[in-house]
Amino acid sequence: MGSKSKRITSQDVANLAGVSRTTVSFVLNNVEGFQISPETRQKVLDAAAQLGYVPDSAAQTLASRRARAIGLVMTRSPHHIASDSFLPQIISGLLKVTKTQNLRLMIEQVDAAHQSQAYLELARAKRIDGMILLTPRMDDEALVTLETAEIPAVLMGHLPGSNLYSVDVDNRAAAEQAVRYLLSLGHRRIACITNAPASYTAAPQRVQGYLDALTSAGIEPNPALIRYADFDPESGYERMKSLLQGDEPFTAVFVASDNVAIGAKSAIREAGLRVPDDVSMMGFDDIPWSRYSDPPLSTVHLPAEALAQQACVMLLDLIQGQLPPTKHLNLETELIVRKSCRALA
Amino acid sequence: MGSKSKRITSQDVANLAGVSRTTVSFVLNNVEGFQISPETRQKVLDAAAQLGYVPDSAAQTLASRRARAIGLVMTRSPHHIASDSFLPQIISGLLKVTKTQNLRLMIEQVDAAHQSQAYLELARAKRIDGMILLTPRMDDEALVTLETAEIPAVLMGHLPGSNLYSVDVDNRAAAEQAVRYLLSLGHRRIACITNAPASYTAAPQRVQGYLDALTSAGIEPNPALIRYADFDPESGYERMKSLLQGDEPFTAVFVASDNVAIGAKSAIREAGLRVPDDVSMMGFDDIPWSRYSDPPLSTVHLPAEALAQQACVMLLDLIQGQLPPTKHLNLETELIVRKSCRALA
DNA sequence: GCGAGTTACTAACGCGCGTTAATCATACAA
DNA sequence: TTGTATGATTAACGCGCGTTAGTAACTCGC
Repeated sequence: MGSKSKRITSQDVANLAGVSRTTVSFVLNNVEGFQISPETRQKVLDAAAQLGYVPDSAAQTLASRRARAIGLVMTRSPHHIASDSFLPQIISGLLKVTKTQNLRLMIEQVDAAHQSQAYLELARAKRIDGMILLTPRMDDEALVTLETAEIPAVLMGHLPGSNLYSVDVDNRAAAEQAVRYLLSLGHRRIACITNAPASYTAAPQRVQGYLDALTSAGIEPNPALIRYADFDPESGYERMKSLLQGDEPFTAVFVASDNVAIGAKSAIREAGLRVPDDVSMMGFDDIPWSRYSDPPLSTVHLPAEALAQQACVMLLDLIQGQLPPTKHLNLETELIVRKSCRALA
Repeated sequence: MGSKSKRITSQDVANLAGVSRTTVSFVLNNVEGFQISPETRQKVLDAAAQLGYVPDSAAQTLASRRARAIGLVMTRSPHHIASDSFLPQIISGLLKVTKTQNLRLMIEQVDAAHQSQAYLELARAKRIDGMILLTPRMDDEALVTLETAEIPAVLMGHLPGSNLYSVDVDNRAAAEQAVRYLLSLGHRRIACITNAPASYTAAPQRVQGYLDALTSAGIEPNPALIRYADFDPESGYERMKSLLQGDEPFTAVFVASDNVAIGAKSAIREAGLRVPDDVSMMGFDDIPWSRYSDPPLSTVHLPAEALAQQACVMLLDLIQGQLPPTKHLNLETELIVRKSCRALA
């Protein structure tokens, strides 16, 4: 029984229903402005159901100039993607939105080296209608490419001087709030480990918040207490070891990424010290692990899933040719006090 | 200067190069069996580069019947996706392979309720050439649909009685090894918390390994010491509380998922007990967090990224019409001894 | 009985590309 | 010259669909 399994096209549906292909298209797409009698409509729907007709998306895209898909593009290396503790939340947020709009989600990883080229190809290949850029670190060329390429795009994160739509939190203010909390507990010598290298904009922003908090408390920031980590726990472990081996004493540390904090805490333990007894620790991000760590990590809640959803909503606006209400949307963060910081006597 | 920005088609390239569209196609696709003079070839390449030509993927797909994309389909709810600690590794693994093959990766989430329908639509819409199914829990109908739908598919995980290609680890043997390790330390009363509900095949398999280890050590398994968790730390926290409140004493626990173990450990701590002093804990999966937890968690290493890569390689074979060397590929696990288990006096 | 309007539908083109079958030019042997 | 092999290129069709411009039939007012 060599079922030849011919592809079922809208022509087949038309034949079975005894109408034209055009009518089938009108009915299945609910095209307004054309009158179809209820009986005809039903005949078409029945025929389509009976044949199990599913439109060919390539043909649809080609004819309509719409891919009905968006892309999540990441400039990070596969290694960093593997240890990105936010990715699941972001994907979950995007899926929630795309699902309701019957859109598809594509994941793209582009090498930082040829991102400019890559953005152009993504735009021109027309496989996606728009894209969401994750924690980008872009050179000027790539930025210009992206802005002139006529493809809707929304940034998750912020890029100074960029004209692109974006969704983010106020990293500086949130970091300042976190460090102020440490100050309020009486800490004066506060170290800082960033979430990422300085070229990723969120890192310097969070450092700025740290500096601002210190300065406005009348404390001279000490550069020897600052380290730049690289996303993963491993780097947190290294930077904390470096801090502990340094000459500058500190009673608290602000780690601008919970994921990095995981490693940092491990280094503290390894040095025979304890959190919060010997070192108070303040995180940032509030990844799912934080509330279950020992001790539960005080941190700043980053609404990752909501950010993704908002970015997606903005992108859909852009795709449909509407201007989103705001160009740079900032969501609220929240200080989460758990048990990793103690008050100084 | 209202740059109209007409789409650049292969016709434009042909015109500029002074050849036909066919020749352009032959050159750009490196079609063999047709002779193109080196000068013509160069002219075409130059013209394409000068215009910044990028083929329209929808048109390519329509004409060639190949989408040059694969799908990662997950049957889990968005909520579970958000807390899936493996997703980044899996995506990273898939991206590594798709990147080298110039394929795209789509993420699909299908509701368990209408998965059968969903698989069919994915297959028929032809937006992807094949799919990778993540930790599926399928009813028979969906399985049949999938096997008869003529779309290449590879399972990550195992489904008893399924004819689909799959990639997995030997969950039973790995769990048995983990529990044997606890037994070797002198533990006799060993509790078990699963990674997932029983309907996800890996869960009962790991429980079976746990039971086998006990039985072959001459210990009668105690059903009152077994709990079924639900992927996330929260569920681990609940199940451990339930165990601690039960009447059955235990000196060790085998938690068949590090992610669940995060929550379980938190419950132990909350009860005023300590790992490993009061309760030894053995995990499963070896997520990035495990080696940095306090104490570092002994566990079974699951090669998630390698699994994804292998699944992808098998899928590519299937798409190209070649039969992969084995139908059910099993990768090796490894017992990772850290510091969460202590020997009983 | 006749144009004007309305309702219900369809013919036919184009989206941009891959690919087959055919064409044209050239060379070379008989 | 004629025929044949072969090297280089192209005309033309089809993939499956969205969509515009158009047609046919059927009212309705006068």
